[in-house]
Amino acid sequence: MDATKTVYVGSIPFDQTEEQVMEIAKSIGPVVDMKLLFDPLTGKSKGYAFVKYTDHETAASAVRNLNNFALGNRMLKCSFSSDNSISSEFGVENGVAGSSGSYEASDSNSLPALPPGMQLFANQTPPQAVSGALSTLDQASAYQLIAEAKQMAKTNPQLTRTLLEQCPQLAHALVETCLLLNMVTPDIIQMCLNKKMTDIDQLSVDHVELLKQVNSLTEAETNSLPEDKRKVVIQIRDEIKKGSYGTIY
DNA sequence: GTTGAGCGTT
Repeated sequence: MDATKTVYVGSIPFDQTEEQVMEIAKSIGPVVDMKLLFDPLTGKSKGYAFVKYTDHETAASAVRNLNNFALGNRMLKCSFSSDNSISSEFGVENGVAGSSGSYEASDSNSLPALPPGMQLFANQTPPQAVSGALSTLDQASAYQLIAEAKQMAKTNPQLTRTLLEQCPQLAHALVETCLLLNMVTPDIIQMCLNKKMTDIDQLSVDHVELLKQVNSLTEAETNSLPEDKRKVVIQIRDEIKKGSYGTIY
């Protein structure tokens, strides 16, 4: 057992099965090992479990998110497992995001260690925390953030995908930053999420007009555009052809 | 109702 990756979960209602506890544990991240303890004589749950995660940061996330989690008529208790057999080299982490360590990737095809998560305030939702963090960002930094994200997406789309999958709050932050900078509008975001729009009414009149204009550009007009803009026009036309925007005419 | 088995003894 590894005390840096393993959490103690206590105050589990006695009627919870191992499967049910596993589901809750997995809501935090991949689980390597889980043991709900039972009294060998009575067969009843002892109301506590040990959950081993793949890494320390996921375990830390469990401590933050599972402690005081309401389950049945009880509040779960979650902390790093105390392990008397191994002297703990890590103090218990009370922690807010990381100051220590470098996050440089060893090579361009693997992600560096990502910074740890942060403690949410009471009643604060993750999106609120992201918005709060972004509110401290000045406009120039915001533009730089988007530019760097775009650069990364172009030079290494696979790694970018991995990063955003592992760190959905970053994806959220990037989208929100684009909105703050007026690079996109909410209905465009909506469209990307839906991929297919069956209801054209959800597009603003301006957008419909714009799509019509793009779609009706002549070959000569299209060819006179700079390379990058021409690509976008062609892409939009393809989308219209595929019906991604519904029927605009 | 709050930190991991059991055997069997360094």
